[in-house]
Amino acid sequence: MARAGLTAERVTRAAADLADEVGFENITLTALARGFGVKDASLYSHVKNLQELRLGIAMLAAGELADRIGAAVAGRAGKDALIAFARAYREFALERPGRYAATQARIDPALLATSEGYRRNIESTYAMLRAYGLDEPDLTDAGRLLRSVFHGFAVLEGNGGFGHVRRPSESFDRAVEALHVALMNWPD
Amino acid sequence: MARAGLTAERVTRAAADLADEVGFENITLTALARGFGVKDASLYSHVKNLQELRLGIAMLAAGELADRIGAAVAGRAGKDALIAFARAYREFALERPGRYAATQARIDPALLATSEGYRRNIESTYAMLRAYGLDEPDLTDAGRLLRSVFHGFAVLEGNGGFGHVRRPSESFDRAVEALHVALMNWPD
DNA sequence: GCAAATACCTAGAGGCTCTAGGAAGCGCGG
DNA sequence: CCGCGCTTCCTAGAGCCTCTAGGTATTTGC
Repeated sequence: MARAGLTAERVTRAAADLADEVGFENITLTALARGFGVKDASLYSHVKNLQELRLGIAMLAAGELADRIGAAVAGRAGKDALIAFARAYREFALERPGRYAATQARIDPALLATSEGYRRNIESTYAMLRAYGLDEPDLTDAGRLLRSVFHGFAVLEGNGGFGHVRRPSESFDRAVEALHVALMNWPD
Repeated sequence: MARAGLTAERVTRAAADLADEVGFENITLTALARGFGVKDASLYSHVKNLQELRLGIAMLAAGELADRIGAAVAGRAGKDALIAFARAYREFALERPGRYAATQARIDPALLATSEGYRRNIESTYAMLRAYGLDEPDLTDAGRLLRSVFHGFAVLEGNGGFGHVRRPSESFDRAVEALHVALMNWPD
């Protein structure tokens, strides 16, 4: 019978698409196999287990997010860079919810350190913050604040947690403005 | 044979405890039943299904969180109130991770509006922000920012996302300081 | 064109949710 | 104090999931 032509990468990519459709924690090897017209057991030749598949999605997604942010920030500085960074981040989270959720999954720190995508994301944050004249430990503190705001907003918006009539995109832009103010007047 | 004496409330409370132990999305009716020395099918007399049980945990947890925040903020105003609010929030998320995760689960907005706990949490946020002299739509925007920061920080810290040596509690206090600055100089 | 590598299969164990229907403990009125 | 009915808890089982073991078929590389 004809083969589906599976590889670890094609499986991971399809899993990421599936995650965007049904949610990161709802992906299933059985459903994924169905999409390929294949039995679920067959996928275990390409992927160790569900846990590892999720890890693969996370790595893939982190790289894609880093690409987007990199492209958005390129050639910008200061407040412009902050706004571009923030919008690119939010857009990714909204457009690719499954992939985005994957990037936030709990991951073994040792593995995380070796990940290209994750490293690049941290790099670009720090580069942006240094432009505000911050040094350690303020750099770490401000970086954590930024990640908290962006991630928190993405989660709350994604969960439909903003019931109000006020458009989330407007609130988001204001939040970024407020962050800019906070970064310009970083407390000591 | 002796009965376990189950009620909807005891089941929900035990489920919340289980969630704090194993994680909100890892709770299982089978495991919960095991804890009571009972078969999983028996729980369906008290709880409609897993989804409803999760909802019950969320309602319970939202009330508990509101209690803590209410107690922490009582008698304080301005920056003091902000700090007390933030710390109470973070402590709850750290001490009761399963319950906290439950409060952030996607919930039917109609049901959410009827929930005592959720309503009280929103109330206390708005009360705090009005003390900064904010009005709509700034009130909504600032509220969303606060929730984003607190939730984002809780998630990232809970996931072990802060690999750095810098203590999260210090970063958190600085973040709250920065928020205070942003609220005092809210952009228009 | 043959051997090795690999893509895919069947079979099956074990865990989970949830339904249907039955039996055992409990409280109540007589 | 005794049976009646409600509630609690049970067994049985269907359906979906993960993952292992071992087999067959298709490609690829020499």
